[in-house]
Formats: sequence, C-alpha cells, structure tokens
Amino acid sequence: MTAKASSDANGVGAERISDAEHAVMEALWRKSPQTAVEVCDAVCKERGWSIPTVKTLLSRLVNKGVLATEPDGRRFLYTPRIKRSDYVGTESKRLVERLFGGRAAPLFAQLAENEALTPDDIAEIERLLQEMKK
Amino acid sequence: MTAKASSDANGVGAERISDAEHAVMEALWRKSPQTAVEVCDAVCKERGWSIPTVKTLLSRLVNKGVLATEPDGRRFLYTPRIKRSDYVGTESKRLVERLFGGRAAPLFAQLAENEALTPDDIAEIERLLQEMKK
DNA sequence: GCATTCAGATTACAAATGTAATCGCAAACT
DNA sequence: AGTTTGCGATTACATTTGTAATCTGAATGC
Repeated sequence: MTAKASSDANGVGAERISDAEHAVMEALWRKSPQTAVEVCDAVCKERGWSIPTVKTLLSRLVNKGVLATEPDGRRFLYTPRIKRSDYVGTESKRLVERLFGGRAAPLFAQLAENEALTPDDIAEIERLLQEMKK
Repeated sequence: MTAKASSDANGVGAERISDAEHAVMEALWRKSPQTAVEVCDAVCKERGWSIPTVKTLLSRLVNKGVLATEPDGRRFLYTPRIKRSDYVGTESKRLVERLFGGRAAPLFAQLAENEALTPDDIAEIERLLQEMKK
C-alpha cells in the first residue's frame, strides 16, 4: 500500500471536511470523546439525521484522518485529531484567499458594509487592535 | 411547470456556486460580457481546463440563474446577474455563521492570531473603524 | 448455550461537482 | 450550393456528499 490517507505535509487533517461532516466535528470539538450515539444525540435532532447517517459521517471522518477512535467495550469513542482552531484558521484563510485576494482588510470592510458587525464586535476588534500594538 | 430555477425570495442567485464555477464567475466579474472562449483564455491556463469544461461551467451557471446570456452573432456573451459584492457578502456571512457563531470579532481574532493580518490590513481596519464611528 | 441486540462495516443510491467528449446545427468559406 | 468549422446543447463518467438500509459478528440476557 502506498502510505496514503490521514496525514500530509502539514500534519494531520488536509482532507477537506464537508458541511455535514463539519456538524459532526463541531459536536466532538464541543465534547470528546463521544460515542456515535452521543454524537447523534447532539446533532441528529437539529439536522434531521438518523443514527446511520451519523455513523457514515464518523467513518468518513476517520478515513480522512481527522478523527481518532478508541475502543470502549463493544463500541468506539471518537476524538478529533485536529484542533478546531486549526480547522477554523485554515477555512478562514481559504475564504480570505478566494474572495479577497488574501487580504483581510477587504473582508472586514465587507462585513462592515453588510451590517454584519455588531457594536460589540466593533468594540472587541478595537480592543484586539490595541492589544496587538503593544 | 413549477416556476422553479433562477430566482428566489432574495432575488437572483440563491443557488450555491461551486469552486470551479466560482473561478468562472471571477473572470466575468473582472470583465463582462465575455464569450466562452474569452473566459477560457482568462482561466483555462491557470486551472488546467479545456474549453469544454468552461462551457459546462457556463451552462451550469446559466441554469443556476447567476449568469445572463446575450446572443452575439453565432455565439453568446455571458454576464453576471449577481454582483460580486453580494456574493462575497453572502459567502463571508456564511463562514462567520458556520465557524464563529455569527460573530465577526472571533474571526478577526483568528486572523490576527494566524498572522493573516498584514500591517497594512491593520492600518486599513483601523481607518475603517474610525470611519464607522463618525 | 442460544437467541437477541446492538456496534461498526459494507453496500446503496441520488444529487452535485469536476472534467470532458460528442452531437447537431447554423454561419462562413470556396 | 456544398463543405467545413465553430458554436451551444447533450451526454458521459468518476468522485464527493448527503442520507440511509442492510449485514455481520460479538456481547448480553435468559
């Protein structure tokens, strides 16, 4: 076998995570490890899924190398192998790349123009800016 | 027929645009109208595509209602029916929604932490903030 | 010990996506 | 006018994604 899946130059987690898969990841980032059933409890209601669906998604995520499994009696416990902050960072950067030529300022401008910035956001961002200047 | 595709409550352009399709849109946002061949000239090299691929993507985009066509002799001229700024706005909001619970500040923090903010970005953002406070 | 149950594994299947090749037809050339 | 050619339209086909149903084998309950 050609030493394929589950890792790359950047370490674990280069495989793309789909939207449905992402929901599962969120549940596990919130709390882990969890069993398939627990994950379902966390997401099935909201997404209108049944357990088989969750199991499929868990398998795919394991194949993609972004979830680790640990046997616990007859079932498995699933744990993320990538940090949410890394995922979020990659996705954010990808968007900025695709839509704003890699510059973050235009994204900010866009959000501003869109009223997507609450006064709280603005205050917080100002605080972060001050923070950075030190 | 059930008065289906090509528009929704928000007006034109609710259909999701895929990655490949997005490259085509970018070319047309940069300059329009353009023929299929011109679009190909603009993107085929970089993406390693051949003309048929571009034509497929153009068709799909027309079906999705995000491109308008206008006959020009024997061929078509393609023009975006949605503004890039709208698309960008929607996509940005979607990301902020998915990854940051709708709050823009954490996105900003994320970018900051990731060194994804150049000094220019920072300066620009500060300027925008001042701007907004007036 | 044997039936039931409950896990993960395997298979399913339609829609979307990436990436074309082919078809059919009208315009252009000769 | 007949032939070529250059277009959009139609068809193709593998992969990924969404959403499951079924299978298989081990643990559990009698």
